[in-house]
Amino acid sequence: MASDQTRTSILAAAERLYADRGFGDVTLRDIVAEANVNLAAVNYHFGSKDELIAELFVTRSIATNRERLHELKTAEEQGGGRAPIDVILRALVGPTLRGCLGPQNQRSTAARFMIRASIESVPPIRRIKNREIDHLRKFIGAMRRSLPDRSDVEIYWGLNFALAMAHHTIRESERLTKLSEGKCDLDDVEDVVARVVSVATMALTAGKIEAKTPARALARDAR
Amino acid sequence: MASDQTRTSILAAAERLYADRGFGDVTLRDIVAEANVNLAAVNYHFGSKDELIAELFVTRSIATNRERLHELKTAEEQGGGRAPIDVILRALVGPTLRGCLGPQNQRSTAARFMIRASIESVPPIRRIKNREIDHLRKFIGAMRRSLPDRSDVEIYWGLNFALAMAHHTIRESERLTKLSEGKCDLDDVEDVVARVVSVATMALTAGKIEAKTPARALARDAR
DNA sequence: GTCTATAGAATGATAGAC
DNA sequence: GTCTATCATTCTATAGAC
Repeated sequence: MASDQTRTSILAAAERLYADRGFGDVTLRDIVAEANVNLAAVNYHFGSKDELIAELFVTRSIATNRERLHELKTAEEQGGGRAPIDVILRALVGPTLRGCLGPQNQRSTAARFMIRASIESVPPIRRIKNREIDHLRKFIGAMRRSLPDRSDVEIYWGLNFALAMAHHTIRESERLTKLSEGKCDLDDVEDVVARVVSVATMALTAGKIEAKTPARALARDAR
Repeated sequence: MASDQTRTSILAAAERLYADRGFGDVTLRDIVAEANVNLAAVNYHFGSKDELIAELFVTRSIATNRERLHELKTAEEQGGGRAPIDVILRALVGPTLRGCLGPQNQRSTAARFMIRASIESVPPIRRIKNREIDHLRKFIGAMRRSLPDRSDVEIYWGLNFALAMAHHTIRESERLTKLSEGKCDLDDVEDVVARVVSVATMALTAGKIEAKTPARALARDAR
């Protein structure tokens, strides 16, 4: 179909332009010029500029969320319905980090688009992210099963901090590279994943360990 | 001067409208209507819409950064040039969190504007944030003095994660409240500060303790 | 059903009178 | 320093060709 061709051209051109220049700088006219289609085609196929952006973002989000849930499910099955907390956290932040970081020149258009989306956060994208809560609840459930002694509040804060570290590192990767004069290697994705998972795991378990071994913990803290 | 009156009215009206409705939804015409001034006055006093936003953001940023540095300086003076790491981290994230969180109905226009700025991150604001590196280097210096045994890489990652947790919690405070069904109390600002500082401190010191007491750490990890 | 051409409404910016 | 009038650009919507 010619329809599908036009639609696909628009999506590809839009993703490329948004990835390179950001949402604020790219007009519909830029997109249709790049895609060699008519201006009205965008409205015909997507309804509006915002819905075009939403479609791009939803497509990529679904892929990432599917990966996350697959990793989570696999881990829980292997553990008989209960996965280690660090494996759960890895399933939560790994796909996103792997999708967005890595050597600059190897980054796909999709990856650069998702980085842009996490930096600029325009209204249509914010609306979609707000519907992500049900997805996160699945991780909350797994974390509860993994750490039955932890209170819900601690679980929620742990998840919040894990996502915080992952997303902020993506958002501010350029600034961290500049600040550290390249000493923080953001191309080494697995190292970044390990750091985020390690800190989030500590946040979720540290108090518990100390509570279980108060004397040793006190002794350790004293020196 | 009538000039100053007009200028001030525009700033106040713009901050209020942006805080309430976001950068994308507020036009210059909305602002001049709210401020009871002429449309051309914005351009005359600020040059462009972006420069108006920049002026608003810079004013608030400078105030926060001043607070941060004051807390940092005080802490280092009290410690004879070397402050405890948790006090340094508190100086880093405390002012921002205190400025943006707290009971919704008590939040000042300035606070709501800064939350909006951290959520939407429009181009003029991003440009200003990119110049914040020198400010952060002062904290890097203090952290190095506080933890002379830690490598630079660890220090940079620790600062990155501390900022990540603070900013993400502000950005996504609504989502965290909804996800946790109110169990995470974001109105209790000092509790939030304590949580962020605690996790960041662990991230910066945990490995060190284990390295110093490998046998005990291994034993603890095994059970 | 698919696409083009074109009109309409809204916005940021500016020139020039006062 | 202030204001009116106006411009260029943008997104959106629709009438009608294929």
